Amino acid sequence: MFKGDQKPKYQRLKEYIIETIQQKQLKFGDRIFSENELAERFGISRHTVRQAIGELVNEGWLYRLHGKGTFVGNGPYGRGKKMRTIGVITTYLNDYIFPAIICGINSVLLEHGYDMLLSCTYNQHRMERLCLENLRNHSIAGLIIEPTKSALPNPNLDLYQELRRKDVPILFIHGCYENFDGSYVVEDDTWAGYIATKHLIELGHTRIGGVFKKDDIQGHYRFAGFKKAHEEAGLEIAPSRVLWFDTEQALNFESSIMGDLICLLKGCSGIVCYNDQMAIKILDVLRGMGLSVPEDVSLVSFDDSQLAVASEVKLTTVAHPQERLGQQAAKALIDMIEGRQKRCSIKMRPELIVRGSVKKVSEMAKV
Amino acid sequence: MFKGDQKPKYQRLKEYIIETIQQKQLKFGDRIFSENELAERFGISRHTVRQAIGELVNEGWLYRLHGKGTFVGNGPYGRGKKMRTIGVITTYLNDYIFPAIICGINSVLLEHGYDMLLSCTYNQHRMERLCLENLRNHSIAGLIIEPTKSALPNPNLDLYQELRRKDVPILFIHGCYENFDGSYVVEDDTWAGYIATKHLIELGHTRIGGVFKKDDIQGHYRFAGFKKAHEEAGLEIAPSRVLWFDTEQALNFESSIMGDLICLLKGCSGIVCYNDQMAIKILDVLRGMGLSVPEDVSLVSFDDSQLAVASEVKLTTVAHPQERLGQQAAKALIDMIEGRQKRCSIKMRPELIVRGSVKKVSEMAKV
DNA sequence: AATTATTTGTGCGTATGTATC
DNA sequence: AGATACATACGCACAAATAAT
Repeated sequence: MFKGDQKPKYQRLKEYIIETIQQKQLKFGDRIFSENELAERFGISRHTVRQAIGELVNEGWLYRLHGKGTFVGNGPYGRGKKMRTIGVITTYLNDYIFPAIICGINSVLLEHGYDMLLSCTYNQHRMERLCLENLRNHSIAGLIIEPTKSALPNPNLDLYQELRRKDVPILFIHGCYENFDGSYVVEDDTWAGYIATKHLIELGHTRIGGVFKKDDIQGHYRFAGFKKAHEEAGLEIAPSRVLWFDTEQALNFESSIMGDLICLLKGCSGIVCYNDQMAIKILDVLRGMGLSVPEDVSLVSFDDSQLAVASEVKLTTVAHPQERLGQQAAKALIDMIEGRQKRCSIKMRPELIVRGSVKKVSEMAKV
Repeated sequence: MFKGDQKPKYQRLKEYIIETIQQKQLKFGDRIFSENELAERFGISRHTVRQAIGELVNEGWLYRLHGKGTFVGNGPYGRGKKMRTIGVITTYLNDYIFPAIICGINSVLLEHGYDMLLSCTYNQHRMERLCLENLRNHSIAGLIIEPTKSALPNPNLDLYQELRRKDVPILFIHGCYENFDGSYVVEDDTWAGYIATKHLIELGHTRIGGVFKKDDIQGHYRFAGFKKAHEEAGLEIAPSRVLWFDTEQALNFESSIMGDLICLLKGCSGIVCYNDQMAIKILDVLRGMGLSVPEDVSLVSFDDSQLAVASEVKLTTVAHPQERLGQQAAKALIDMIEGRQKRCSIKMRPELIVRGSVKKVSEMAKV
């Protein structure tokens, strides 16, 4: 006898069954031993076996069929009674392209009988931790997550590891962590930066400024494309023509970067701007300086959000896949959950939407 | 003996306990009878009592404290193990003010240890039904819902009734159904329409046009305010100066209402426009007609969304509480769930944000 | 078509352990 | 220390559903 055991017998049995499932000795839909068999095999009473199995059923590991047996999984087949739930975590909910992404995710999930448990991190690691901890209590079937401060090292990797141990598929969107090898669906931001910059170069611009966000990985990728386009064209990037800002500075815009920005705008004939939101603000600054777009300065931005067509000057912008990205992600995750796919690495190539904020450089200005 | 009983004894006991709780004979935190007492009282074995109580604990009705007793609620206090879930249903996810509302809801829920199960109806009754049916599988603690096509009769009232029978608090936001008496947190849209119109009247406008949405109740309320302001000032509303549009027409804008709109704009010195989104489109139309805002036409809109400051002309608009509305709703719902409040009827008064799209009528034009 | 074996579902009685007051 | 409460555990019996004989 094991009297030294602290754990109750039904607990030990539960753990044994879970291990067996995790080690794939028992797969989705397999029948496990009958209650009597387990009782005999482990030398415990049937009642005790029932307690263990009862809790596992409650936790979603097993399901019982009267007269037939006990099986691994959540229901007689897949979409049984229990609607399964997907966790979705983004940095923001109301920032301009996230609603579209979330909407894309939701539409696909609904169609396939999944529900969406949504939370957001406000781009803070502390909040990301809170969100992930909350999800522990929900037995989710999968997780779609947009990384928080993706350019920085992440302190919550332990929780990601825990989910992975539990065999919950994780899918990153709109960026991924460098030190966590996972599935992802992202925009090809380097390409986006490249075609935006190339567009300006092809129209004769040589003095091109760049405004990028430094604490999100997209900013760095878009800058990489910006750089690549310059190199291909044999152009130098003057350091004074590149401005980096972060989340906080984007909010209280005026004070902190206004000086640098005005300085930058004066020396350029074209600007590549991190996103539409920032571009709209730059439009106002230019207007204040008495410069007009695109006559005096050309402006290319990213994302093709609602804002891009809200101003008088319709912005030329690189279209973020937005809703399509959300849809792709949801489809891929469902494939992973239902075992049709093991990994997923999708880079979506964005396209340039030409509107009215860019103009060919006139011969005069060129000289 | 009740041999005719089809239901098992533990089921009957469960139902009895739930009823007792629902009838408030047992309140949050109260101790229920001990297992032995219940066994004796109902003439069943203690084991059977344990089965009933065990399931109720699992479903979140009760919690047990070793050596002390079994209590009503779902944890020693509040944030026990099981995080509770709130259902949130809106018409759209990416339309411009909903993200802010959802964000407000989310922030308060997170703070109080609730999670958010989100879905949207795309303003279709059929989808609303699907969403409500899905929620049945999730044992939600409460529901925040924005009515779908709130000006029309609703075919899904049976599902609302079902939730009410289950004692799940329901809170309507951003509108409510006329034939379902429930709690709500809404904007005072009549007031909003009133102050927007009054603003124009006070600046000397007499020929004021109105553009309203007909299939959402807000459109009708805002029109009511529009009318009230006219009546107070002793002005007539010319029928030719009021244009009604619906969801579909807002999407494929050009074809269907363009003619009427241009006609309307020609005859007015000021326009009251259903929301910022439509106002931005009207700005473009006016620009196409060679008219400028506010020099030729003044424009007041509603909601104070991101779009209101995205255009060159910053819109004078009635500020929708947006995020605050979401926060209020979440707070009220939590109060209802935790028994601190029974009903909730909040009308939030919006305020006029004066920007640059409105101008005083010049004496010349007046005459 | 009826029987039988197997498996889960419901229910009772009992015993011992352990936490709380 | 004792009373009371929940926690774990064993054994038994019968009902109901299922599948194979």
